[in-house]
Amino acid sequence: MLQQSELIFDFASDHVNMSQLGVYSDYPAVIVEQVPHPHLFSYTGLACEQSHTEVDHQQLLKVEPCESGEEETMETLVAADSLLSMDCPDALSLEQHYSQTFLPSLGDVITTPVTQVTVSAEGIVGAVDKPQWPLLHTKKPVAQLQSKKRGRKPRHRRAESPTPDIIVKKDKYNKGGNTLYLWQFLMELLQDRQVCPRYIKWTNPDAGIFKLVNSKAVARLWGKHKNKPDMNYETMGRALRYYYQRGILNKVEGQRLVYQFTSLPKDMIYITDGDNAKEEEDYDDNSGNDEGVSDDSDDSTILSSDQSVDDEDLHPPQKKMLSSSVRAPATQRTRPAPRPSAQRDTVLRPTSTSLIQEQHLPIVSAEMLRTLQNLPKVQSLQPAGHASVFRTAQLLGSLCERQAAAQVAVDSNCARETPNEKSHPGQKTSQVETPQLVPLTSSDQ
DNA sequence: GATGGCCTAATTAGGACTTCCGGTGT
DNA sequence: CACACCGGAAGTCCTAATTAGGCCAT
Repeated sequence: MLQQSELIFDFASDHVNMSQLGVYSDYPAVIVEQVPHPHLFSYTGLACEQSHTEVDHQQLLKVEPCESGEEETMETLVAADSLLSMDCPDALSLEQHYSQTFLPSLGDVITTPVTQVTVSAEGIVGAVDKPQWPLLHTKKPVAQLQSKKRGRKPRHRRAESPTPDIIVKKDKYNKGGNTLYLWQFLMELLQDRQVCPRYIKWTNPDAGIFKLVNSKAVARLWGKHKNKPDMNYETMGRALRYYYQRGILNKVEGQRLVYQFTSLPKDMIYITDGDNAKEEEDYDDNSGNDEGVSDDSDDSTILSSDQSVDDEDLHPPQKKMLSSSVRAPATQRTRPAPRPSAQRDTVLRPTSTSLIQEQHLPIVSAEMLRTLQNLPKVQSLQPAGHASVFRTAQLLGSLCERQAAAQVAVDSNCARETPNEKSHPGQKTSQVETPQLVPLTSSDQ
C-alpha cells in the first residue's frame, strides 16, 4: 500500500509530469487548481498552496511549488498521520474512511489531477440581519484606549462566515488556510459518496434539507477536523443551533437530526440515495430504521458494512477501476434552478477515484463530464474570471478527448486542447457568471 | 541626521466555535 | 430512560488587522 507521502508526491507532481510529457505538452493552461480544500489536506496529508476563491488567474495558471505547503507539508503530514492513527475500534476507522473520501482512491473513474472545482468566493455573503454595533468600540473610555500600549485606530469589522447575506472579503478563505466552517464541512460530506448517504444524506435536496443519518459519526468527523477528540453530537449540535440565528441553517420541525440549509451553492453536487444504493442498503441493513431516529450505533457497526472500501484499498487501482466501471453510473446531479443569489465556495469533488493509475491515463467519468457540460454556466465559461470551473470543465473535456484518443493511438493527436486555454493560458478575458448560492424558500420544500 | 520604504513581531479584536449547563419534548 | 433539541453563558482557538520598531537605502 502506498504511503501517504508517496501519494502526495505523485498527486502533487502529476501536473508537472503531464506538462513535461510531450503528449500533454499542449496543455500548459490546464492547470486546475491543485488545491483541495485545506481541510482535505489535513485528512490526506496533502498540502499545497491554496488559492481557491478569488482567483488570481495569473497565479493559478502557474504551477506553484507549494511554497506555503513546503512548510505546511510536514506539519500537515504529521497531523494527518496522527489523525489517521487515532484509535478506532474498527479495522477501517472513520478517520481513514473519511480520509479516503478526499483522497481519490476508489471505484469511480476519474483519474485526473482534478482535485476540485472551486468557485470564486467573491461576493460571498453573510447574515445581514446580524446586529452590528460598531459604536460599542467607540464608546470605550478614552483613558482605556490610551492605556493600551499602542494606540490603535478602530478596526474594521472582520468579515464573517459566508452566510447568505454578508459580503465577505474575497480572500478570507485563502489566507487563513484550513478554516473550514461547520456548514462547509457538512456540505463537503453531502458531496462525498463515501459519507453520503451513509452518514449524512439529503432528504430533500431541492430544499436543502439533509439528515444526519449517523449523528455520532458526523460529529466524530467534525471533531477530527477540528482536532477535538471529544466532539460529540451535542456539541456539534450547539454549533448548528447557532446557525439558526445566523440564517445559515434551519431546523426541520418534527424531524430529528434533520436540518435545512437556507441556501446552497448552485453547482453543488447532489448525491442521492440511488448513487450509493448498495451502501444505502448496507446501511439500512444495519440501521433498519430511517424514520426520524438516527442510527447512532457505534461507528464500527457501520464501518463493518463498509468492508468493500477496505477491500478496495488492498487491491490494485486498475482492478478497482474495472470493477467500478461495471457499476451503474452515478446519478449525481446538479441543482437545475439557476437562481441568483449570493455566492459561496463550491467544491465539486470528483467522486472516489483511484489516485495512482498506470500511466496516469486520465479516465473521466462520462457522467460527471456530461453533468459539467450540460451546465449552462459551464457552457458559457471563459478562461478567465472564475477560471477554476472553466479550467476544470476544460480539463475534463480534454481528458475525455485524450482518453478516447489514447485508445486509438497513444501518440496521436491526443493533446488537443480548447482554443482559449491554449492560446491564452493566463489571460483574463471575460467575466464568468460565478456560481451562486441558491436561496431556498419554503416553496422548495 | 532625516526621511521613506520594507519587513517583522507584538498586540488586539472578533468570529466561530466549544464546553457546560439546565431545561423541555419525544 | 435515552436521546434530540433548545438556548444562555463563558471560555478557547484562530485569524485578520493594526502598529511599533528595526533595518536599509537614499
